[in-house]
Amino acid sequence: MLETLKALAEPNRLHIVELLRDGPRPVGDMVQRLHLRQPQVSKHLRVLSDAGLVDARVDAQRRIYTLRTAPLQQLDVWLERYRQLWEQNFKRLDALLDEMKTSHRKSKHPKR
Amino acid sequence: MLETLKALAEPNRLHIVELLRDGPRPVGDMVQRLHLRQPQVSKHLRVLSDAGLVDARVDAQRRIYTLRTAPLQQLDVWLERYRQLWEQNFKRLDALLDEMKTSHRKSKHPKR
DNA sequence: TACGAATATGACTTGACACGTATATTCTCT
DNA sequence: AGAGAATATACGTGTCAAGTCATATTCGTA
Repeated sequence: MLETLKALAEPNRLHIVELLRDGPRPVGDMVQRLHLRQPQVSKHLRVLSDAGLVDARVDAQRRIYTLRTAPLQQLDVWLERYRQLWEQNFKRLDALLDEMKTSHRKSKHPKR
Repeated sequence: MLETLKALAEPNRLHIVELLRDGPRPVGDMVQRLHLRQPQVSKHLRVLSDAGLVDARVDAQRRIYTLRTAPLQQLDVWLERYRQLWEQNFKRLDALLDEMKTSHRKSKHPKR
């Protein structure tokens, strides 16, 4: 979880993840798209790999990297516990709006 | 988005967020729970505040911090684009399992 | 008004990490 | 076997961020 966040909390690595969202890519491809030198891209890929966010398949001299969704699913699960919080707020807002409408119709002041 | 990730990608700050999930708390309360000195907690709260993840309400000398869900909702939206990916994989897996069952019944080999 | 509680901020130190350069490794092709 | 392509790794450097200590600030209370 924390490792996932640390891995994603770096602009270039986040960018790599976004690239891989569209499908697997070799390293050289990413070197071209990001404005980075090859060693740096390899290092970022190492970090992402250690975090379980990518997988490498060997193709001759090239390594084709693929996005692994498992850590993202984990993040999604973690967020679930917070989703309740804002849904709760939506409900409260709905209630408030409803109360305002009602009080308007009845020409009363909303209480609380 | 990136700022949110950077803010969360630090163990103590993540811990603070988890604490605030249960409701607002004054700084001193968090100092006791986390094994951190007061200045450090204040600084982490500063980072979280800059990222829009917390809000402070003044109560005499104390400041009561509250979790703001907006950045987490944003994270949720970002994840949405990846959720499709693993749901796609689930479908593929379903299809494969289905095919295996079928081929077993018909005593055939699954194709491709 | 003086004092203590609660919190924020500044100066400083240290460790981690992103980047660059150079080099090693592995594979293809001639 | 030799050359070159594609990628990974080692090492050095600068920057930034987390931690600590000391101090400032604000407020309640004796």
